[in-house]
Amino acid sequence: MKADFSKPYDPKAVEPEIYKTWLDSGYFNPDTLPGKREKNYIVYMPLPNVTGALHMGHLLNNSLQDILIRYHRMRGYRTLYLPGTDHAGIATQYKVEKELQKEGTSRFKLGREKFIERVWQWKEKYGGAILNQLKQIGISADWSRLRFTMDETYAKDVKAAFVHYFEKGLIYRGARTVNWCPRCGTSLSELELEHKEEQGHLWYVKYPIANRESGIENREYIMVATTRPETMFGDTAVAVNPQDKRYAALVGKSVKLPLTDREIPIVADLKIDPSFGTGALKVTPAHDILDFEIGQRNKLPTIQVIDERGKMNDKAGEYAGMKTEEARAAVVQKLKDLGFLEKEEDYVHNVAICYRCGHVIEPIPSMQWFLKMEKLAKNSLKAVKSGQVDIRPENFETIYFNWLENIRDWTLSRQLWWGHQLPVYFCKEDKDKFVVAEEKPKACPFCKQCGMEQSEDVLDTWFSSALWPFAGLSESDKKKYYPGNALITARDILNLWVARMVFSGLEFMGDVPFKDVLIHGTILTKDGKRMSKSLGTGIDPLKYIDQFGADAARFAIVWQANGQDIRWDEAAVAAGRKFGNKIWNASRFVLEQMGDAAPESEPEPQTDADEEILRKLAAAKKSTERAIEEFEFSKALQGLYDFFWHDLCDVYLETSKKQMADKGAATRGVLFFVLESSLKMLHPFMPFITEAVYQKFPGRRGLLMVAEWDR
RNA sequence: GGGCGUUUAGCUCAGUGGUAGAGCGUUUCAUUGACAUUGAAAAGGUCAGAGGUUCAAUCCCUCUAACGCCCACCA
Repeated sequence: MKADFSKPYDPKAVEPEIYKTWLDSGYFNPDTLPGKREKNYIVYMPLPNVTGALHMGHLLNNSLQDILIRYHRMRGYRTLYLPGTDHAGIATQYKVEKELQKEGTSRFKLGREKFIERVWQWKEKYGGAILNQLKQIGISADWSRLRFTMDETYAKDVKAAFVHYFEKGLIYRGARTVNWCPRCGTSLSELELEHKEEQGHLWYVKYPIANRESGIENREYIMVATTRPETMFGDTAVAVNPQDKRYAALVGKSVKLPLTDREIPIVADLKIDPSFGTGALKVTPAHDILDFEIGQRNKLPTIQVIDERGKMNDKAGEYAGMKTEEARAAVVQKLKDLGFLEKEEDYVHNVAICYRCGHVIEPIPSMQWFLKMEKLAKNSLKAVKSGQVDIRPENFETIYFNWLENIRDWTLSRQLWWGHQLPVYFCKEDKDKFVVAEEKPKACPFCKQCGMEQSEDVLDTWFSSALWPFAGLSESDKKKYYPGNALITARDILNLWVARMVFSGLEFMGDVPFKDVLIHGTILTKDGKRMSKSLGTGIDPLKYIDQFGADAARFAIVWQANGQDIRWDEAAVAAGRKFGNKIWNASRFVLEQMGDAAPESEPEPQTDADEEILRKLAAAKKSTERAIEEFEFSKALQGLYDFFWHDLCDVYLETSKKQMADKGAATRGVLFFVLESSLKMLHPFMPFITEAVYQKFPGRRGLLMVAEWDR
């Protein structure tokens, strides 16, 4: 490392070399750290998706984690910062599909095997790029332990987890109405939907009361309002709010479904809004998510009338084979002709569309795999309520509790190609028969002759990420490096990810995966808009690293990260660079006073100025320690900035020039001590420049990254 | 619709029951030996609005307004 003191600090020239020195030292690896270290300090990196490049959120997240790791490493802990990347199921598949689209082909033309090859190529390319970017930020993760969520060993743990849950009776298979994209041929999670306003109609349709006894309100029909009359062939009830007096007498009665011979019941359900439409809802469990839930609660049958391609099936009688839009028009006409249609209103409503292709979503029933959440959710709840896991800021606990207290069973299966295929093997002769096992059975236990066929479904990405704190570790590491200490993440995945890691850890390792969960802010643009690539508001942090250096970028993001959302202010990066320059020059001044040998003894203050700077140093150290341990990183950095720039440079350095003549030795002793201590404290925040300066200290010494915090 | 959060100097944000703070920006002055990516100093705020509690409120309570986020989404 030959940073040249005669020139201004040049991060571009110095950073790669320093990073290499760190890597070569082996100190990122907890097993090869110097000294006797008894206590662990472990951070499991939130897995970046291999979908593309890093964003400002990664810079923030990893800077904070690296501060914790570097701080604890210097304090004598056996530190592990475990890095990894996530295959990110649908997100990555979508990216690759986009790429194929540009090439004029598609995954269907390629076939599953070829397509997955393509995704692996993508993963190599972008996953690799992400890792390089993380290195440029300067994070001290143990790259020898790098994992990808589809690595073989990881996959083994994923399969084992699935089998474990199944054998425990927590996984079941069942039909459920899911959001289905007829064009993509897959179900979509709620996160994968977008909503679009559409000009539609609201039709008021009369459903005649069956077996009408005289006296019941003297009503001949109950009127429902619907935007989708074509689904009426799948109606299995009419639902009203139990508190709705208009219909109280009708609950329990039946209606005769128009255009069919079927009779369906009138049921009561709290989810019905009495003020909307007529206050009566036709319930079509097969083709509406809310209706499906009403159906579950009221034990209604499910009748599917629309198929996977978005066409009416034979349950729709004369409309079979029509597209839903055609059938809708035809059904309306028929209802009108037969006098069932009361009126038609124009109506603007939101329809769900596929976030990938924009096609309108068609809810249809499909066979999915579920994980029973009741017990597992309770474990995650208890872990936080009992204080085994601390979430901060504290108000995020409410979000966590609300989600877990209202949990539904987790739909584990996805109809995607990129991901962990379910360890479920079907009999080719009887497709209802299956085996759940980590390995494919040699022979089919049912028909005794077929070779069995693995389920084509893959697992929800979060199923594998939920196992990260231990599936990311080798068998021997599982004993050594679990559980972790702090988990730092953004609030949007508190439930999707954190809550699931907590119960997974308890389930498979018998302990929570970490003690503290720190939720940091989201990075917004200066106008308060969310930073996002798709909105074109995202900024690549490498822009700043290239221009001002990693330390300046880290400084800027940490400076602004005080807990709430951050309206990103570029000016802070320039401030970071200026501070780096200040450190550089102050260090040069101090070291120029030293000559070839550094003072070895404790500083011996002789003047008021000496006393004062040592007192302020001690105070700064104390408050830095407290702030880091309380996860108040911004406060810690600002305190150090203030101390270094003003107390040390503006005041003491100037004073030292005056007292150098007659109290040279003592002054040098104080200067050196204060500088060395300051560099240590600044190192977790601005690792490169502090290390670069430290390497210029006279005499042989090791790396600042493993220097003892207290000396 | 439900929940949460924010509103303090031109900008981005800290902060405290008792004369308001930082960074950046602005103005003035200084300057050849650590640093002009500098130093010294200054200007700039009825701490969103209204009401309440209190000897005292930017800080506690209520309401209002604007903005942001999350969840549920309306047949």
